[in-house]
Amino acid sequence: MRNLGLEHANLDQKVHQILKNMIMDRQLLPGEKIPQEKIAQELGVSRTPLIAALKYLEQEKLVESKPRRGFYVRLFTKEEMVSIFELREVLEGLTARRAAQKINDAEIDKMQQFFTQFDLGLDITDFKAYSREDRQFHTYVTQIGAKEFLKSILETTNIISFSYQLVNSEGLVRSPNETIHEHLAVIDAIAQRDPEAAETLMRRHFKKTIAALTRDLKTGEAA
Amino acid sequence: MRNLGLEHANLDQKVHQILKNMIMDRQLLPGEKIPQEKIAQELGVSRTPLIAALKYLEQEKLVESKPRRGFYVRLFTKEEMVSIFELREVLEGLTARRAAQKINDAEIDKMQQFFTQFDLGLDITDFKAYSREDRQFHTYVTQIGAKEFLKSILETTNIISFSYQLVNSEGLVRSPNETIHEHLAVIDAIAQRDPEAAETLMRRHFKKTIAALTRDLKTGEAA
DNA sequence: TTACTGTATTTTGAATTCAAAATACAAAAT
DNA sequence: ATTTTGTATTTTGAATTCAAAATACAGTAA
Repeated sequence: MRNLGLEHANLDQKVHQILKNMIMDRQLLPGEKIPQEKIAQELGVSRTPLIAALKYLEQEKLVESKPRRGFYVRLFTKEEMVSIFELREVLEGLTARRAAQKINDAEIDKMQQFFTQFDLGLDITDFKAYSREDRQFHTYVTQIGAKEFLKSILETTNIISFSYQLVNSEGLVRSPNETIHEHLAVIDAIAQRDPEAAETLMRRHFKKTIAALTRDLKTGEAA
Repeated sequence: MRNLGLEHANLDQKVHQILKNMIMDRQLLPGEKIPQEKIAQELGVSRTPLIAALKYLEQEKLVESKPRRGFYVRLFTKEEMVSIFELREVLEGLTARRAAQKINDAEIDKMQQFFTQFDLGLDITDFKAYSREDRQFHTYVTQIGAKEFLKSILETTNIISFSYQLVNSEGLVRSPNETIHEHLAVIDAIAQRDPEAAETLMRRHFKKTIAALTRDLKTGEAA
């Protein structure tokens, strides 16, 4: 019983963020029903802001409502995962292009620090560290390149987050030894301020991942 | 006073659809405040489903909420319009590619009917008819090519609708005489089931529109 | 006049309430 | 033992209520 009600003004958003974390942390499992009264009491709020948060999550596709039944944590199919990556391909292709157009020198410096902790000569075995770096890199490019609608689409659809949650080995579809070169190539193109190359390379990076994912699906291997 | 409350089960969505239409029809103008009590009474519902609908529209970016102030119809800047078209470029590029992969013969027939009412030899002067055809064509390709996330993004962001609402001459950025050839080329590529060509041509179509729009913006001409 | 202060009214954000629907469960019938 | 029926409990969708915040407005002072 944290009792948010007393502390904050904008309850919807607080409750939304907490629920989102609970889903991401697997405290609420896909397919599970969300007990409204129970959670409302745990958070010390009424059902009103809780329902508002659930409806927000429904639009984000993290939750689904069955009329007169309640809300359930959403379950993704393998096909949906592929379609999530297809979207990332075109959307992050666009962010890469835009990033190459507007990045400044300081941002280039920061961007070029990504992946430097990994030695190209050696086999990369720390999947967890690589996965984190991977995700942070994509998020960073998004921060620089996306604005207005694109940013809000990337945020509210959670497609970057989903990608890492729903496949094996720390969310990595392919081996770091393979993808690191693609990442470095994208960094290079953006640093060179070459929008076309940045977009092409980013999309190629995703195309390969989609191909690998599709292969896995056919052999029935994925999460 | 239509009193929806008595007739329907799922009030949120009914109210949402009505509000959306009111905004699209310019019954509620951009920048205007939305009077909750008044509209709730007009529709014969309480503020509860109305607020749910407003929050849904907020996520769709059709409305914005100022805390403790209320909800206002959202106003788009010219830059946002460009960024909407940039999104259409990559998203509809993807739908065109997917459409070329999965379209069936009956759908090809139907698709090839688009724009046949216009004579290529003559100057196209009926902007209204062309604009409607344009919009229906893009929506049709979306229906065929988009699924799951992509479809829901296209729907909930309303980016297709926005495009036609916010610029001059029936929402057409360029002359029909110019764009009709591009439309026919896209139709051809999809009918040939050539995904790469379909995507490339669709994107080229949008790139040209974006260029025209950017030119207009610089000379301060657009809506 | 114009700017400021204090009070009345309206509107908001959120809790509470309530009827209708769904679910759980027990008793009866096959 | 399994299915069916009927009743009690829970949960939902939506209206109502209520305190706090914002706005409108009137009276006063510069």
